[in-house]
Amino acid sequence: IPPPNVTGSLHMGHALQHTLMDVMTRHKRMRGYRTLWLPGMDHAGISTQLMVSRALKKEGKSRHDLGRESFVERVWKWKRESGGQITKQMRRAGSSVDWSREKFTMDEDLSSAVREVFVRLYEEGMIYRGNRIVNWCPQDQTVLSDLEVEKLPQAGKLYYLQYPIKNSDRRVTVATTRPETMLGDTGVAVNPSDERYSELVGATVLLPLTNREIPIIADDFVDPEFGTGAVKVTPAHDPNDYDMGQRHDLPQVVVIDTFAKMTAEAGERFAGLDRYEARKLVVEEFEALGLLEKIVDYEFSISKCERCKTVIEPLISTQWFMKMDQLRDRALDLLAREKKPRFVPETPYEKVYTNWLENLRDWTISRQLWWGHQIPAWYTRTGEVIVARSEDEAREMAGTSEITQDQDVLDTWFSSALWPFSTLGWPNETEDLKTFYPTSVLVTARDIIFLWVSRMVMTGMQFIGKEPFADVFVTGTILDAQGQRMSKTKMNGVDPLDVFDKFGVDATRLTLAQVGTTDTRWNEKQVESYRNFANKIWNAARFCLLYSEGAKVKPALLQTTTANLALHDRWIISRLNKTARDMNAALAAYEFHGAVQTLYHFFWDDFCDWYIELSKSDVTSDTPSAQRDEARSRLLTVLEHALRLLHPFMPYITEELWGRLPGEKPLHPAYSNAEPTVMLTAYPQGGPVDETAESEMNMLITLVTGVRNIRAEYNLKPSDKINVLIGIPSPNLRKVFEENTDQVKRLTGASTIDVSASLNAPKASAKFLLTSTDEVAIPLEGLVDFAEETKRLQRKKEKLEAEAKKLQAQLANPDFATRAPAEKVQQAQDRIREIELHSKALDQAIENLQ
RNA sequence: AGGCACGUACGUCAAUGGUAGACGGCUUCCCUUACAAGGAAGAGGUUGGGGGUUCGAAUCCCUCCGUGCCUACCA
Repeated sequence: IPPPNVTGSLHMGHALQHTLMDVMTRHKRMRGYRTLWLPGMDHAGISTQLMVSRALKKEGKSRHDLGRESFVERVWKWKRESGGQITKQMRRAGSSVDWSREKFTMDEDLSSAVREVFVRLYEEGMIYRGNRIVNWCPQDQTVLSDLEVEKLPQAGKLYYLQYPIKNSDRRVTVATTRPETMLGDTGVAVNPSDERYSELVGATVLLPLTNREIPIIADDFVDPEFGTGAVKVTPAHDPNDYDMGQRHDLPQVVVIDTFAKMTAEAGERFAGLDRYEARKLVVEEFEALGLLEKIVDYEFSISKCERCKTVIEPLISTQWFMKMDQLRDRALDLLAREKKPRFVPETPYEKVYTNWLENLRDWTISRQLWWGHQIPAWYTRTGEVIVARSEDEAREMAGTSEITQDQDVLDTWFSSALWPFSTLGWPNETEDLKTFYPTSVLVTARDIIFLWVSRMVMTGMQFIGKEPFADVFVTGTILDAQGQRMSKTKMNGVDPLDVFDKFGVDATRLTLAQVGTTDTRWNEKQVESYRNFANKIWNAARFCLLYSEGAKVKPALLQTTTANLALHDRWIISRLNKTARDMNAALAAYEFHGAVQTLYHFFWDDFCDWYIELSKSDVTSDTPSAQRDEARSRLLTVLEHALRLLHPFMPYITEELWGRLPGEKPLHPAYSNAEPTVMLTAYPQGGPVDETAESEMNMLITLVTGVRNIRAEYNLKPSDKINVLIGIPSPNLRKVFEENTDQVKRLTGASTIDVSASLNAPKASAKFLLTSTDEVAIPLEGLVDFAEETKRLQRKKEKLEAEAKKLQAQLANPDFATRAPAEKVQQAQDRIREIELHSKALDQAIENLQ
């Protein structure tokens, strides 16, 4: 499971992911696989620290009043008392995780895995401490990784500032969005090929408002097309300028501090000012000096803290970093050679993942927080750095006990990156690790492919030498009814718990399962229809149980080889087999939408609308008999199989109903000693499809539907008596209808059914065709308007002819015959012949009316 | 700024290059002995526009329009 934040509560995204994971787990479990779905939570560094800090603030205290140790203790207390709401909600959602193995990223075993990884990477030179420019959040007072920063478009200004040149009356104009940083400028850069400035390269600029003299340098980074083609360089406060400064050995003048206030270095007049106040003042000063050329409106993107939305201040700071090249290369190699992980859907995620990896930069892993894994590095009084698995080990290595631990903690994602193996006991060679690693599949939302998925792959390859999972299933996003992303700030989120309350967990799960990988607008109507489906299941089961006296579930009754079964029995067994096969195929291919549709139609259409209706004559009989018991038992048995097929999607209703069914309900052999539960029965695998039964039943359905259609078109009341005449040349087929006349009578409300080799119906009849040779007529003395009936038959004929015309055009094309597969050509020809016969029969019927 | 998706019935979504489907909604009829949260029968589409490839295109290619997402160091 992607471990949710300890501070979080269940939202639609979780509900979706958890439903899919649960369906997969329950399905595999029912097939006898040893499944592990391991739950847990993430300590969520910043967000948890903020939450507890906020609570402290209400008491008028800050974390500094408590001190580190008591603050961390306070967070643990919060975690014990009110953290992990989501685990309760997951129980409600029916998530069949193994709670006995629940993990928390700050647990001692996971923490020791974190230290182990840190030490090993440090020893290999892949983790280092360095002084570099980083993303700093002045509000949260911590460094952030590139992924924790969001770029937002911003309407701003572009300021054109003029800098005088020493020993010249020329000025050079630079464009900037942040005038206040000019106080930290240590150079002006132009493109080496820019002829406008070629003479000025090497000249000295007299930086206004300061006493500094700074050089004009040439660097390829500068785009001559943008602004004036000359750029002010502030190595201490801009990532690009930092790089340029490195290349040209420019000094770094720090003019903004960690609270985004101007430093003493900025000069007396500016020191202590907020960055925006300083900006205003700098612009005023330039204007007063006549050095402000112009200000233009300019839209650019600004970096904000993903969490608190404060504008990021790039600062030079000493932090811990992880080198990514080697890790990245192994991940790319894994994908190239073994196609792991396999993304579902492959497009676009495989490419997105690859592109991101290819452009990966070093990862800033330290955070200036108290809540998290404290960095296992210690410093001696002489400044020596010691990285060790424990303080004792560090003392020993240092040869002194006078050491202090690094105050920073690790990025939350550092421990999450180890989740697939740290939760299984690594670095110990545990049985669990051997059994369950590599895992089969990860289900996740696309926004953490970089933050989490890629990092798990990299650490997995580095420390286990094997991929953490074979497949990655990336879910779609549930949007609101307007197509907007659901978010806390927009207040447009739909709470899954409310949906559970309103429509039930099972209905919600079906709705979510069919979302699969597509982005979908939330539509409550959909849930409502699945609630109705659940109701339908309940009522169908009620019917089966109402007539269950003398009956019980008996799997042998679904064997078609031995018994001489009625058509509808052979048919439902065939449908059941087909459905089971389709379900297993759909689930193996992660086709959840198809799986849900398959279940819905099997249960509602096949089982309820036809099978139950056709069973009624036997099942509801008042007189006990072996035949009645068998019919009842077979009905119960089909229901029992259907419940098993439904179970991974609808655990609650299936468990409840399954428990009520009497009879032989064996568990899967893998769980033979367990307490009875539908969870541990065998998922039906499906058997042979009976094509004869399917096609005969289809004819019966066509007959019933056709008669009902005529009833509707002639506005016949249910109480109106009708006689149905059927003309069927084939003796075999005639037998099928003869055997089912009582059924057809019940389903159509007909008084008599007369099956014969050829139709002999009065002129005043409504007619339709079962096939081109098989006809049905309903005499309607006094009710048939001959002109109307003619039109009705004409309309049917027109429909057929339109289709035939299309096919004929296709066949008329000589290329079709030569190039299309023979099978397709044959199909088209067959269909045309069928339509011709059908059409002729209709002509005959029309003629009879005249 | 680049990159990537998406656009199918009134709505939400399906459809290995082979006659475009489902559910909801809508229309008509029915409280038929499991279920009115139900039953029966229907209507509804030139698959965003245009062009191309192909025997054949919702599907592959190009282009335009519209929508969304991701990445990025343009001061």
